[in-house]
Amino acid sequence: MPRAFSAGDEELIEAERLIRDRMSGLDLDLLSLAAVSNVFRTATVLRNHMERDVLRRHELSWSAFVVLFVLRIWGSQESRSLATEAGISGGTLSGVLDTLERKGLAERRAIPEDRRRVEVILTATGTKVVDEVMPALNREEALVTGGLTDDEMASLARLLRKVLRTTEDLDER
Amino acid sequence: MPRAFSAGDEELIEAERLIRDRMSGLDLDLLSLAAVSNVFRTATVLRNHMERDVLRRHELSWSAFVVLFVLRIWGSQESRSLATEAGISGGTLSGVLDTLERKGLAERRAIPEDRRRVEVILTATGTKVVDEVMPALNREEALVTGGLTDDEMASLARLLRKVLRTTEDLDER
DNA sequence: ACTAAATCGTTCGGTACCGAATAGTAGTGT
DNA sequence: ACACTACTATTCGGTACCGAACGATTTAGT
Repeated sequence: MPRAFSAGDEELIEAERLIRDRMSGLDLDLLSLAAVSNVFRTATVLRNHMERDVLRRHELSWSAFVVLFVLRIWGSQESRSLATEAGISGGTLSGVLDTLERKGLAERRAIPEDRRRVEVILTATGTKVVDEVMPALNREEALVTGGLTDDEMASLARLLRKVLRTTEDLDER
Repeated sequence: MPRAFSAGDEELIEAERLIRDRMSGLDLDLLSLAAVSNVFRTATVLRNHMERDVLRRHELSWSAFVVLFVLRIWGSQESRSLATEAGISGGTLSGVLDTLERKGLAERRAIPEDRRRVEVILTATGTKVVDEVMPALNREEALVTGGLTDDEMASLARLLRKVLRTTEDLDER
């Protein structure tokens, strides 16, 4: 177990020590606990940071941006796959799409062959917004990962992908 | 840059390649982009998984559990620090506390010396619930990190703590 | 051909979430 | 004593979020 903790980590480590002491009777796996709970903590702080410092200027919520981003990268697609790709439920997507349509960033298109389904497309304005926000967001991403070497960033992404895949496999049943 | 990607990662890697191609004109830092976006993706999938498979049985939302957990580990405390510790805003905490009080898991206590402030305490029932949920949650945490060695789990936690600290430092201004 | 099952997107009820505005309380300076 | 400032938790408006229930449509089975 690596012990090359940076100086400022004491406080966070302390939290994990507290857990061990308070919950000693429960026989917890502290390694996986630390890994998973740090994913949550980091994601929350990151999300708030990005919404405040980047998305707010463009009056976009995180989810709204993710949906636009998915459309920009993978292209127009139907609601169902869009929801999956954006990591939100179909019900939530309906609301987000209402918002995006109202702002003129995305549009619903009827599919003639199957009238149940709906295709979602990015408008020209929507495309412009993504291309404007992306670099700003990326600059912030570079800032928050500033304490990591390139190897560490790649390693972080790799480890997260592993957890991600394992969880998705568990969910498929 | 490590290239020891597991077989199942192709799909996720493919996504990052697509981004590079579609956004080549924007000159993005793809390493930090991959690291940060995988934090978000993983957190979302993990949270949904935990809420469905563990917390749902106890009729608890993720935030409600986090608040209970903080109280269990750090003990009774005032609203302000509780909100910070749980990673939510004061406004949100008010609502969560209403829910927890209604369920008899936590209580508000007036502080006589300063009538602005409120102390939040865990009830006996609340304590029991946390001690019941924690092991179940931890079992699931062990499952989702099953693909990682002990070293990798520690490394993941360490890298996330670094990002977390950097972001928090950025926020303090 | 016609019922039954499966598959869409949307709606709904309940909760969470933020930031801003608010009301109430304590401390400070004069 | 009094205004002024600082700080607390709460309320409010708007959005997001899930899962379940729903209505509309297509497909499968007989």
